[in-house]
Amino acid sequence: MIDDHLRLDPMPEASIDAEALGRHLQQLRETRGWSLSRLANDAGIAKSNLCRLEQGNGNPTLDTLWRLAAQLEVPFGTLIKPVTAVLDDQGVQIQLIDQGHDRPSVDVYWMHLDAQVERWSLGHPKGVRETITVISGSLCTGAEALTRTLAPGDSHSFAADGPHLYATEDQASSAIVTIVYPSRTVPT
Amino acid sequence: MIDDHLRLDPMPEASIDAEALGRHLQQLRETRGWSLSRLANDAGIAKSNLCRLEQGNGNPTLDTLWRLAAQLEVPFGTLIKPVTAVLDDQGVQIQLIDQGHDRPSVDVYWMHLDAQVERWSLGHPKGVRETITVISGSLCTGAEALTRTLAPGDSHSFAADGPHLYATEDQASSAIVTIVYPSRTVPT
DNA sequence: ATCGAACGTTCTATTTATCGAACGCTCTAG
DNA sequence: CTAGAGCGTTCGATAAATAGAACGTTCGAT
Repeated sequence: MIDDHLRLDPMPEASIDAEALGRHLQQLRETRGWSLSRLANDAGIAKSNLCRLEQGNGNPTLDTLWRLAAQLEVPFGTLIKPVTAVLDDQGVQIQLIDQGHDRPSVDVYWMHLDAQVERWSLGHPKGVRETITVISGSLCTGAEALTRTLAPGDSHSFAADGPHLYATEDQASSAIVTIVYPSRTVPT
Repeated sequence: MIDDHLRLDPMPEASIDAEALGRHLQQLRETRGWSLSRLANDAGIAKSNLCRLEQGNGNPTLDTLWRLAAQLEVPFGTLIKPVTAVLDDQGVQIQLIDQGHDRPSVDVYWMHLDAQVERWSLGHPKGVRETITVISGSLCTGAEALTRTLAPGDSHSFAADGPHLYATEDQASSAIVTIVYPSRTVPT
C-alpha cells in the first residue's frame, strides 16, 4: 500500500525566466508596430492574458505560445529563446538545437554574439571539427592561425581541437554552429 | 464606451496536435527505459499529469515542457518537434529554426528524411544557394548534375535555383538546411 | 469642449492544467 | 499462496491559466 515516488520538489529551482520571456514578447510585438490588443485578438487569445505574459507573470500554455509564434511569424524556437538559450556572461548566447547520435556524432547549436565581442574557445578534444554558418551580421571565426570573416550565408569549417575565435565588430551576429566529434578517439 | 477587439476565434483551427506530442513523449521516455512514474518524479511533475499528456489530452505549460526536456536531456525544440515541424506527405519533416533579416537574408531549417526517400525540389528563384549539414544518417544531396553523399558532420553547398535532390537509402537522415537569398535579384 | 475609438491595465468568472491520493494490475520474494 | 513494491490509470481538489468585461487614459475628429 506504500505508493511509489511520493514527494515532489527534489528539483530545487528550474523555473523558467518569465520576465525575460515577457520582455521578448513585448519587443517582438513593438518591432512590428502592433498594439497589444491587436496581437491578442489576431492570435486568438485574451488581451488580459497577453498583458500578463508581457508583464513577466506567466507560464503560458503550449497552445498560447503556438498561436503567438504563428501570428508573429516567428519560428517557435525563436519565441522562447530567452527561456531556452544559455546567456553567457559577456554578450554570448548559446542554444542547443539538435543532437545526432550516429558516428560521428554531431551537436548543433544556435549562437548569438553581441557587437564588439571577442571570444576565445580553448579547444575541444582531439579530432573535433566545427562548421559555422552565419545567419546575420558579420562574424570572424576559425582556428587560431587561420580566421575568416563571414557574411550571412557564408560557412567556415575548421579543426576545433585548438584555440579558436568567435568575434564581432560593430554589429551583432548570429550563426549555426555544428560540432563534429570523431568516430574514434584520434591519437595525439 | 465601445471596447476594442471583441470577438474571439477568427482563428479557425490552429490547435496543437496533442496526440503526436503524447506519442513523442512516450517514445522518448521508453527509449530510455524509464517508467512514467520515475520520469514524472525526476522532472518534478505529477505523474497523473504526465500520464494525461502521453495519452494525448493535454496542453502543457511552458514550465512543464521545460522540466521534461531538461530531464530527458533533449533540446527543447526536439521535445515539441511533432507540434512545430511540418510533416510532408512522403517521409519528410521540415522545421524552420531561425531567420536572418540581413542582406543577404538566410533561412535555417531542420530537416528529417525517412529511409528510402527521394525528394526533388524544383528550385528557388535565381541566385539562391543552399548549404546542407548532415546531423545523422547518410544523405545524398545537391544540384541536379552534381550530387554528393554526405555523412554526419559533412556539408555541401550548391546553387539551389535549379532542380536539386534530397535522398536517403537504407537509413533515415536529419540535417540542417540553410537557404541564402541573394541581396539583389540576380538577372537571368 | 465633447464625443468616440483604441490603448494598456486590472478586476472577476470560468475553464483547465496540475496535484495528490486512490485504484487495479503485474511481478517478485519469501 | 501471500505480502509488498512498482507500474499506469483514474478521480476529486486545488491552483493557475485563460477569458471577458470593466476601468482610466490618450488622442484625433467634429
